[in-house]
Amino acid sequence: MSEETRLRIIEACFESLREEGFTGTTARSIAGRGGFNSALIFYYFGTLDALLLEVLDHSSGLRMQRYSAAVAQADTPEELAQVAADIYREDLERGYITVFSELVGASLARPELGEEIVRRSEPWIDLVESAVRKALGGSPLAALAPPRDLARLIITLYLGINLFSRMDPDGSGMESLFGLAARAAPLLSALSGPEA
Amino acid sequence: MSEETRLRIIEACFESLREEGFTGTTARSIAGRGGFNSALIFYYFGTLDALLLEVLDHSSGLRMQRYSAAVAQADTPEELAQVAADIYREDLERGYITVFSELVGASLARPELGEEIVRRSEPWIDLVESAVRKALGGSPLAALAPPRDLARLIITLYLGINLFSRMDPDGSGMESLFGLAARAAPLLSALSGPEA
Amino acid sequence: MSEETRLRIIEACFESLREEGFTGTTARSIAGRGGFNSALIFYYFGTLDALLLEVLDHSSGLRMQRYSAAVAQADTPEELAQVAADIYREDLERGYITVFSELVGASLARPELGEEIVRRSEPWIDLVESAVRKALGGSPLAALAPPRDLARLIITLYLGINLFSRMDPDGSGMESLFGLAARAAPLLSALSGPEA
Amino acid sequence: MSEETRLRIIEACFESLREEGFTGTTARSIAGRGGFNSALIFYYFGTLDALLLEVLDHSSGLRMQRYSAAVAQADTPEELAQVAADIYREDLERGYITVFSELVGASLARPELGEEIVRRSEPWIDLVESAVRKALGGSPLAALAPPRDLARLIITLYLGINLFSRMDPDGSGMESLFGLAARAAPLLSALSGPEA
DNA sequence: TATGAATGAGTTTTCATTCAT
DNA sequence: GATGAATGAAAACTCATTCAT
Repeated sequence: MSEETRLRIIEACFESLREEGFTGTTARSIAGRGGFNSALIFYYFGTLDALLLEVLDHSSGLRMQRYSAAVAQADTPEELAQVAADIYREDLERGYITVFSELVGASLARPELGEEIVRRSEPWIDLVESAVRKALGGSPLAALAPPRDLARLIITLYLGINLFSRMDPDGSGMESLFGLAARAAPLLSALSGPEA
Repeated sequence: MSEETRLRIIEACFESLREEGFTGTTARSIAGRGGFNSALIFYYFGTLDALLLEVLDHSSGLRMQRYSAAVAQADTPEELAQVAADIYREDLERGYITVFSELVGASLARPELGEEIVRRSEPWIDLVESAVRKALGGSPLAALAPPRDLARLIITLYLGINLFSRMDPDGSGMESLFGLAARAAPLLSALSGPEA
Repeated sequence: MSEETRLRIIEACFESLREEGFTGTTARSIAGRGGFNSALIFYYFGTLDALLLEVLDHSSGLRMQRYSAAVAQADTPEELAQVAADIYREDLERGYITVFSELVGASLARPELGEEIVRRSEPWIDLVESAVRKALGGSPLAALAPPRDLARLIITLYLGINLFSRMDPDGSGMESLFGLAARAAPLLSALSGPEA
Repeated sequence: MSEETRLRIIEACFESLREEGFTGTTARSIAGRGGFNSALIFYYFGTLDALLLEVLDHSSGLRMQRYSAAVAQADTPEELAQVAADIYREDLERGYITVFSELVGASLARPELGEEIVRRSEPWIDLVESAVRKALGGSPLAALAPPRDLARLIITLYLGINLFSRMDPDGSGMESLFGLAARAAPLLSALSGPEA
């Protein structure tokens, strides 16, 4: 099994998920995109579901690294908001959000897949929670909105954004969302008190 | 064409979308649920896609009425937050959210469907915008966060919630989100000044 | 579901089993033989395995009737041997033996199928046993060779004949087997004593 | 071409035939069992069919030696019956019967294979015929039942036993067949006259 | 000598859709 | 108005076989 081919298949599948959605992602669509025989998918991954999970792991791994580093470097709420907006935008553009939420969306149709996807989503909630905790610092907001809950809110938004973006083809709506976040951050900062 | 039969088909399709998702919603699954022959679907609606849009129109119409009335009656941000939470919960329970976002999610795979769905979503953004406008009143927040943008944010959350709920099978995460909203409302209220 | 089409499919499957064996019996081979679309098989029977069992039931039913009547009418061992030879020959010619033993043979490859086939074979052992009992009457042979065991011997032969016949394309070997049986019967008759 | 590897492949194929039947015997199943790459099969034997014939030749050769020697040593019908029963049991246990009749059974589906199998079966009929001739000696039975015919009968039984054993999972039926043979032998012996 | 990679043709099965009645 | 029968196209997956190394 050449690692190169593995990657080629994973990438072709990613592209198919991004551009044709879960329902449109068939062995044939993947193979067509990657320029290989569709039997190759089964030779490498056994099942389409298995490939789908590998795609998730692959992109999750890449993004998790990026996120963790960025979160570690950002210190003030403003910086965090900026970092979040940057990565959101990048993820949306490259299709990570689409692919992730296509897979989450697929869990209704394929319960076995769903279970695995849930398991793979846990670390993301953890990561966001720690970022939130950092952003809130000693702010009184932390009492009002427990970081774990805010983390859920943010993940929900992240998932919603993909769907929303389809209802907003020119992206202008999206930009206004980021603008909103940018303007909200200093407010948080102020609430967190002088030393934050 | 009996209107009664039309409705029977629409309702069977709604149930199928809710319980089996977009991928699991086939002519056969719909017919099975409704206890009629699957050819009936094509006799009444021509294509499956057309039926899906009718389902959307039907439930959209019902919910729009409910929302509009509720929004009209609520005056303070607290009341609006309460109303929003109530309807969210009701929609989630009855599956309106699921069905709506299954259809939005499917639009990637079926572009023709997608276009129609976008068109049908516009009035929702309008409705939410007017609710937001009402909630913010003369509050300084309105300057910070234009109501149209907040409306988009809320729609995004609405869409995200369906996906999120699949990653949160016992619903505990959902409840914490509503709690968060309930605690945030009075804050808004306060910010809006004494007269709001 | 038209009964006529059901039969057409069953018969096409029977022919395919007879002429191409279990391994050669695919949805396509059946449909080709019957002149219908292969999806029709699944429309009527759901699975190929289910069709296979229907084929077995169908031909088993037909043959069981024929056998039972013939056994009931035959009284002496000579007559029974004659009846057995006649039916054997007919079964072999029409392919009943082939189809039955193809299906029995398939049970290694498809255990679930195998179980059902075993269940459907029981009545045959019973029928043969009762014929043997009748043939032996009070003969001392009955003590030497319990009827149930002889029944098994005969079923084994029945199953073996199909395989053997493939190693004996011109059928001359088969005829010699029947001749042997014909000559053995009077011997049995004599052993059974004057009154049998 | 190392003879050792040839044997390894042949044995892996034999095992696969025995345990998974003809249909379950694929290049992959053979390679998996033998712990080698499936391309090796084609490197050594060209086609899967060719390997199957080699398997037949190999096990036929081994068994033929064993049978010939055993038949040569046995003198009375009782001894021959004992020898036959012993070898039957051994063959059944080790799977020779299964493999042989799986291959014979497959000949319907693959005519080219079938022809070769027939050719390879001839010597078996000869061997059994000579054993029968020896057992009958000058007995009057020999006139009634020509040894060549009895040989065919016995081969038919041998082939049938494999199928029958699938309908008799606990093997109790098989044992009763052997018991029957054991009790029949002395009878033959008696019929053959005092000097046999 | 041996193998990992790759594939075309084939398998069972599902599905939206049509059509005669 | 309603349906049972039928089908072509496509789904996931398997398999014998080839080929470069």
